[in-house]
Amino acid sequence: MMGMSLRHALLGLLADRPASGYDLIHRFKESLANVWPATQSQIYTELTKLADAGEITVSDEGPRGRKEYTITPAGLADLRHWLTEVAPKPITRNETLLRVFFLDALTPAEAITYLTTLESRSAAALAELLTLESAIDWTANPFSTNGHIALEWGKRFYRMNQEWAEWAKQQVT
Amino acid sequence: MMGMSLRHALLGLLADRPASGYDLIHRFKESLANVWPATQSQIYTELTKLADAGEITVSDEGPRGRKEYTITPAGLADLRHWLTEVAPKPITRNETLLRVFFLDALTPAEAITYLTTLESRSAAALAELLTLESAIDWTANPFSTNGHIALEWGKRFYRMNQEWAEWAKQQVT
DNA sequence: TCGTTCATGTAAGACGTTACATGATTGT
DNA sequence: ACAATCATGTAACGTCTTACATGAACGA
Repeated sequence: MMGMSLRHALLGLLADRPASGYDLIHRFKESLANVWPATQSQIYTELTKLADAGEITVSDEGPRGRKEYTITPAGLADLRHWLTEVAPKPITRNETLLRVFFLDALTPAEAITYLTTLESRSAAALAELLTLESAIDWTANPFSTNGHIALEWGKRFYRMNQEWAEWAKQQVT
Repeated sequence: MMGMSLRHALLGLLADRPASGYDLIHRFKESLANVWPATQSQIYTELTKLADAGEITVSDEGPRGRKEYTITPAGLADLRHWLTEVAPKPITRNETLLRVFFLDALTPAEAITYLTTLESRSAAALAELLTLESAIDWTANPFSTNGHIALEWGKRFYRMNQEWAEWAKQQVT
């Protein structure tokens, strides 16, 4: 009972509208994949737990055993509590940066290669987000404003990374 | 056998110089805490595994059961392989950003409060890094160049976050 | 002598990943 | 008929956190 972010991610999606586990898997892929990836296995398991805890209920059953879940008042209260009262854990683990500490174990040329790779990967990731941004109709649904704010973070993040990697190369030289 | 970053973090520190588990716990706190936190429990467990795998050896034993570990050629080869051949996993899970997707479940005023809190927390974190930066003698040890490059990343990261949060508030309004 | 620091280890439980397993329904 | 998609679930394994447990050595 420490992390529980997946729990609240599911509540957040169900607060928008009811959905089945199968629906939620796809909604994760579409919108949350970049900030909180989750597997099929994890989602089904967590939905069962949430139903047991009374935060969601099976509101409808369809063909092929489909179960549609709806958020309960208790679930909504939990979501709102998490959003307003619980401080988000700052990001810590960063594999990319961890390696930077050990660049001494490489030759200067190898270190430069590492940083150059980071630079171009950031550039590629940024380009991908820009493509995504222009492909989406940002006026369509209520999620879109928030989704756009999150995407803007990504753009700034990759731009920052790219510039930093370029700067870092000069430090190593 | 998927993550293994702790394994390589330990190898990286031991590549600099031999150390005991106890030493490594403190070195983690000093230098790696912000990029790859590890607990006492985890470190001792992993050192035993690394010794069993032949990547490190007990090179000395001291009072109070102290065991000093030294990296082996096999361990160094593994470290270098990890640094040059294994692509670092990009950061994904971001609790702060996850919440942004669900800001609709709050009132506009509450959403603004959330973003304002992010902004001031980023500002505080940046100030802390700037203090740290001026307190350290960056010419002292070989780790310092790399440590400084990592710290610069942190500065840019928090600055970016702060500016983004400010921008995001205007979007919500 | 007595508190602090040094020093190592184990156990329980949450969370995450990968793989396995099954089957109904729909469209061609 | 057959393939693709819809749809849900379990098992094994690895990592991470928290807590428990123990004791030697040092300094005042």
